[in-house]
Amino acid sequence: MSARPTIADIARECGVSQSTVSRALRDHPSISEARKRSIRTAAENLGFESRISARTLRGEGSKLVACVVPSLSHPFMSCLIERLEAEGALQGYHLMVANSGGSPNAEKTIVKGLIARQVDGVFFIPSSFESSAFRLCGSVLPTVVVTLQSPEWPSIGTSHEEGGRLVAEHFMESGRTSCLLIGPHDDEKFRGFDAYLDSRKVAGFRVERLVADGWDEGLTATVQANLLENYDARSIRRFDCIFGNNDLAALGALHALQDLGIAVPAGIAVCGFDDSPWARVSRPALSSVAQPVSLMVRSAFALLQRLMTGETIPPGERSYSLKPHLVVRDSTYLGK
Amino acid sequence: MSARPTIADIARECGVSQSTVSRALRDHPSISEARKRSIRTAAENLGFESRISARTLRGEGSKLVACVVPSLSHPFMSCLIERLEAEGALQGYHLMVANSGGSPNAEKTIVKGLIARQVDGVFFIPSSFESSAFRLCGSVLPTVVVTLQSPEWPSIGTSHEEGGRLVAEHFMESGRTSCLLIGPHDDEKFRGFDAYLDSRKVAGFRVERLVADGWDEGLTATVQANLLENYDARSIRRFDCIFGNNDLAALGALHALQDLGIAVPAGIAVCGFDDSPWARVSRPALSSVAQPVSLMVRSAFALLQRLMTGETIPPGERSYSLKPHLVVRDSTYLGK
DNA sequence: CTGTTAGCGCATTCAA
DNA sequence: TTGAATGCGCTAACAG
Repeated sequence: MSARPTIADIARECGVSQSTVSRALRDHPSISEARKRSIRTAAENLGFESRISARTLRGEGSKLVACVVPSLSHPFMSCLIERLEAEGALQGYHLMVANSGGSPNAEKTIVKGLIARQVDGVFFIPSSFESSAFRLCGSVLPTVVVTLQSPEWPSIGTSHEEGGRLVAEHFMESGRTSCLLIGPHDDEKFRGFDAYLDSRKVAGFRVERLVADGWDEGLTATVQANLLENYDARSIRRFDCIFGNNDLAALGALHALQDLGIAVPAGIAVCGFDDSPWARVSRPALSSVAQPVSLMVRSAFALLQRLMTGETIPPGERSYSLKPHLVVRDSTYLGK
Repeated sequence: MSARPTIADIARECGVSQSTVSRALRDHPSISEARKRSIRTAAENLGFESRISARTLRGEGSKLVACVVPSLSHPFMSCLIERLEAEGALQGYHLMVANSGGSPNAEKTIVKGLIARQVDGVFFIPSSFESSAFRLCGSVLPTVVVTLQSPEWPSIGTSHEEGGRLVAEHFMESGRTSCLLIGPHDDEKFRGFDAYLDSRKVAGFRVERLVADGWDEGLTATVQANLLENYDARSIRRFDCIFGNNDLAALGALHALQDLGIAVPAGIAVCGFDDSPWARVSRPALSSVAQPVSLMVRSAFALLQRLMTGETIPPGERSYSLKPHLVVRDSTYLGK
C-alpha cells in the first residue's frame, strides 16, 4: 500500500500545480469549476485528507480543544464531556480529554502537553485556582473554567451557593429541622445552605458536618462506611435530612440509611448535587440540584471562541454564574 | 506577551545553532554537558515546549490516539475511556474522544477527521464490522477494536457468549426456570445463554425475549416503561429471572419490578452485563457480568503498539477473547 | 485563472 | 563537537 497522498500527488495526477490543488480544495473563487471538479474527484479517489499538522504548523490552529477534569468516569463529568464533544464536533473541533485526578502535579504534566500540542483552547476544572499549572494554562492558552467560577478567570460555573440555598429552602419547607452536610471542608454549597438559614432567622435548625471528599466512584462506599461507623439507627435520627455535596456522596448516605433500616424520605430526607444519571437510577430516586449543563457548555464555547480570537475579556465579563435548579424526587418528597 | 518560543529563540539566547539546541534537548550524546545544561535552563526560562505539530509533520507520529465509541456518558464507556486515558498517559499518548452514537454516518465524519489529524492509533467500538467508515479506519490507521471481537480485525473483546453462559448457569443453579432476556435482536450473550441451556439438556426452562436497544441513558427508562406497558404484577410472574443485555437495561427491569411490587431477588432475579458502577450503586445491588477492563485496555495498547510499528498481525493472532466473570450481588442472590 | 516561492518548527544529514 | 542546509505538507503572497 502506498503512503498517504498529499496535494502534490493530486497535482501530478491532474497535471496542475500544488497551489491550484490547494485552492481548488478550499473552494477558492479563482479556480474554474471544471478544474475544481476534476481535482476534487482525484482527491476523493486517492482518499486524500489534508493533514491538520501541516496547517497547524503554518499557524492555522489545531482545531483541537482539550478538557482537563478531575475524573473521566464520574457520572457528572462524563455527561459534561459528552456535551463538550458534541458541541465541539458541531463547530469543527476535536476533543482531547485529560484526567488530572484533582492533582496539581498531574495538572502540570497535562498542561505542558497541551502547550506542546498547541490545542486551540482548554476547558478546565482546576484542582484549585491557585494551581500553578492551571495558571500557566490560563496565561498561555485560551482557557475557560467550567463548573466553577472565579472573577479573575474566564469561567462559567453554576452558583453552588444558590444550589445550597435551594436545598435549605426545600428542607425547611418540608418541615425538616436538623441536617447533616456531607462534603469537603470548604464548600460553597454549604455556605449557601447556612446563608439561607441565617437569612430566614431560622432558630433551632441544627446543622452538622461530615467531611468527605473525592472524585472517584469509591466516594459512595466511603461515605456509606463512614456513616455506618459513626452512627447507628438511633443516633442518626438526630438528623431528619442529609445534603450530600454531590450525588455520589448522597447515594452513599442513602445506602447507609437503608442499611440502618431508616425510611427515606419518611425518616430522613436525602438530597444530592449535580443531578447526574445516578440520581435518576437510584431508588428511591434522589433529589438533586441540577446544573444547566447544556447552557453551560454552549456558553463556555462561546467564551472560548472570544478568547481564541485573541480577545482579552474585560474583568467584568469574565465570570458567569448560572442558576441551578432543584429537581425534587422521591428521596425528599413526602407527598402532600 | 511575546509569541511562543521556538528552538531558534533558545539558540539565539545561548549563542549556538538550532541544531545544537535540538540535539541538547533530545539529549544527544555529542553535546557537552555544560552546553546541555545551559540550553536546558534557557529553554526552561523561556517556557519552551517543543511543538508536536512540527514533529508530526516530519513524520514522527502525533502521539495522539483516539477512541471512537457509541457513547461517552454510558457508565461502562466512561470507565473504559478513563482507563484508556490513564494507560495512554503512562505511555506518552494523549487521548482524543469521538462519540459516534452508534451511527455509521457519524463514524464516517469521525474517521475522516482521525485521518486528517494523523492520530497514531484508534480504539474503535464500531457500530458494526460492516461499517464502511470503520473498515476505512482499519485499513488506513492502526486500529484495535475493543469490547467486541472479530477474527478479521485486530480486536480485544470479552466473550459475550461466555458471559451469557455464566448467567444461564447462575440462574439454573439458583433454581430459576423461566427467563426474560432484554436486549437487541441479535446478541451473542443470548446465544451463549441458550447454548448453555441446550448443552445441559435443560427441559422446561422457558425463555422469552424483549427487544430493546440503545446507548444512551434513556434506555433504563425505556425498558422500564416497556415492561410496565406489557406486563402487570401477575403476568410478569411468568418469569422468575431477567437478564438484561447491559446494566442500563437490567436496571430498567429492576425499576419496573419495584413499581409492580415484585420482590427482587425473592420473586424475580435480575442480572445485568458490564458490571458498571450503576450495578454497584443500585439497590438491590445488581448482579452483573464483569468485563476485565484493565486487562482489556492493557492488551489493546499492546496490540496497538504492534500495529503502530507497521507490523501486520497474522490472522490467527488478531482477535483476543477475554473471559468475563459473574459478580453476584443482591439482585440474584437468595442466600443459602 | 494559474504557477513559483517562501516559510511555519523541528530533527537530521552532510560538512566542517 | 558544532553549524548549515534540507524537507516534512500546506497555504498565501507574489508573479505572471
